[in-house]
Amino acid sequence: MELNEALFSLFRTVRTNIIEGVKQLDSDLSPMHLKSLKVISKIEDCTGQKLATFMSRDKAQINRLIKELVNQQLVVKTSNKNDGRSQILSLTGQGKTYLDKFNTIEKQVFDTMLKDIEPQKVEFFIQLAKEFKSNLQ
Amino acid sequence: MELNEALFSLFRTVRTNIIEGVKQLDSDLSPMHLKSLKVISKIEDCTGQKLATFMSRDKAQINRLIKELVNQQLVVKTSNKNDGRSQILSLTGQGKTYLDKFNTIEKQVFDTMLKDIEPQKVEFFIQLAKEFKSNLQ
DNA sequence: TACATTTGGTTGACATTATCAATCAAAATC
DNA sequence: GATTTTGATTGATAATGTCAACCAAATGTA
Repeated sequence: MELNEALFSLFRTVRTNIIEGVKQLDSDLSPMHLKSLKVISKIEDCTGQKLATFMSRDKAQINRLIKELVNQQLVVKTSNKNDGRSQILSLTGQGKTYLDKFNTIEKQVFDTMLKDIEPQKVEFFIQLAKEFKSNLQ
Repeated sequence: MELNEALFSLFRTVRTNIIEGVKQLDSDLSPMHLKSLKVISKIEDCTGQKLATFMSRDKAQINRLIKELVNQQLVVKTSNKNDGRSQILSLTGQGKTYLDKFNTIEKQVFDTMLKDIEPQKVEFFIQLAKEFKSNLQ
């Protein structure tokens, strides 16, 4: 098997497994919505722009995701002291609840994936993936 | 960095690079169309069903891709002696031309990615990716 | 300070990718 | 021969991604 095939099919399998888990949540949230919750929680003083940059997505798309999350009261916007154009995004209690559920799902998938595989191999894989990536950009 | 991050961001980078290359083709074909050409050329006596299974995609989606490829005269259908319901897909000369271009693009991306990385490391990566995958399904 | 440029956000329009359900005919099973 | 399964097709719709235009705030510069 070649590298491209191996990479594509692994990614697809992981993705399918996560989507499968997300469906069980029964939450009206798409994978991208959940992913956004995750990134918002991770980034210090997250704004729409930061979110778009971090996720390497178009700001229009991100904007609509945020709008929906705010609609569902999973995220709130608060004014940004440092910049009058943007607003700080943060999770509500309910948002955190969903994020926890999502993290659990993701963790389960990766735990399953790493079953009986030595940690140093995983570490090696991560390092190599980083090298690959840095060669590309 | 965690495995999930490493994997997701590597995949995204690879994908973006390939899409970037595909744009240069200026071909009216989406990445999925080109990917389909590739799989059709690889699979012995490829049918719509085989294509859908191999690519792990919904048959409706695949059907529409095929229709478009046939429209653009990159793929032809010939009747299947072994099964009157389905038809064998194969590339036309023009289809092969596009496939060659696509393969070149994909190869360039992976060559760039593997620059200065020892082959046995790559082999290890592939093996590990396979192990990961087989743990999941 | 005044003006031009850049940046962050918002919206419209649209393309691409993905999913589900229904239908039909041929094949396979019983 | 009747029933079930399989392969293809279509309609409808959701999810994801892209591009261009626009506005207002911020920034850079004359």
